Amino acid sequence: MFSKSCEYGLRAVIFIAQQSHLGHKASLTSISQAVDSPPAFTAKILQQLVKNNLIDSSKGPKGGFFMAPEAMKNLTLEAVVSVLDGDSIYTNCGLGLKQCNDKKPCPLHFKFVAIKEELQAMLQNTTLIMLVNEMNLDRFHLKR
Amino acid sequence: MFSKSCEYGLRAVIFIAQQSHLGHKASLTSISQAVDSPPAFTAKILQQLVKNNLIDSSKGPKGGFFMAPEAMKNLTLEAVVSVLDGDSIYTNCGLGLKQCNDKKPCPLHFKFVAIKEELQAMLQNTTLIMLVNEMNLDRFHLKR
DNA sequence: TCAATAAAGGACAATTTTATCCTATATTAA
DNA sequence: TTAATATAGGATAAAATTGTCCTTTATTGA
Repeated sequence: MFSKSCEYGLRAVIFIAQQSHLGHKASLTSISQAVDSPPAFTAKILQQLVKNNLIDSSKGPKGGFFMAPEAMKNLTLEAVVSVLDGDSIYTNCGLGLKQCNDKKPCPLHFKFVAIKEELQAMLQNTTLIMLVNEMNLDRFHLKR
Repeated sequence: MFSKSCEYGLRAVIFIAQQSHLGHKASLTSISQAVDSPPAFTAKILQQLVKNNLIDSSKGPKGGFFMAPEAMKNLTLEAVVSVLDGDSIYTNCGLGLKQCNDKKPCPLHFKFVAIKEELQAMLQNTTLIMLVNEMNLDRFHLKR
């Protein structure tokens, strides 16, 4: 469904949000341990998110990745997916055709559209702060 | 969403069903032209489908791939996806965790379950004969 | 029976995705 | 100001997926 990069990115962002909510910055090391992802690879992914202003970072001792409280309210999963995987999940044809749309559809086009719209809506309607609040119920995990 | 193999396989199967409905066998050449897929690669995919008895084939001149009318009524897209991609689309965690289930869920588990079940239901409820009949309205295409 | 046609399948090649390594640069605290 | 810590980013490497090539085997029709 998502690329590995996107999976790691989503897990990392959720962890960073958790930590930011507690007033902590998250170092690369702590992130890749918490979400069980390869550190160097995770670094690249986080760099992309920083460059696109989805999250913040600071260098040096006591540095790390973090999010401002406001950012957490506004940042959706959809934004993360969009940066890391583009919008191909929503727009690409389920059968892999390059030209597939309402005018010139593949046989499954309309069936897929419904499902993809639901996925997109779910990602758009889920903000990081929502997840952080739900996670306080802590039945949830991000690792393995 | 699906692997390339699965995309080609689905397109090929739909074309074979169309042709079988018209009483024709579909040669590898005709299939890969009709659905715009690499012939040798498509051959491998079709071999898998034959081996799993989703479609039939015959060798020699006038040979090719085909489906019995009954098979067409029973064969679902889900069966094709299952052979080519396994059930990972339905069962895998959206965040890539190996252990993610109702008991020990990732933060997005329940949101994803709903969407994946819908996808699975759609594939299970769509038989090849249904597609062939709809395709007679011929606004639909399988190529490019 | 022979030639042509077509699928079966093993070996291998290219491409894309995933992942690592290493150096540079910035920042903090002592 | 220096040592330690941490992100940034280029160059490579490994693994998985996608795709090709070539030989074998089966079947049909003349």
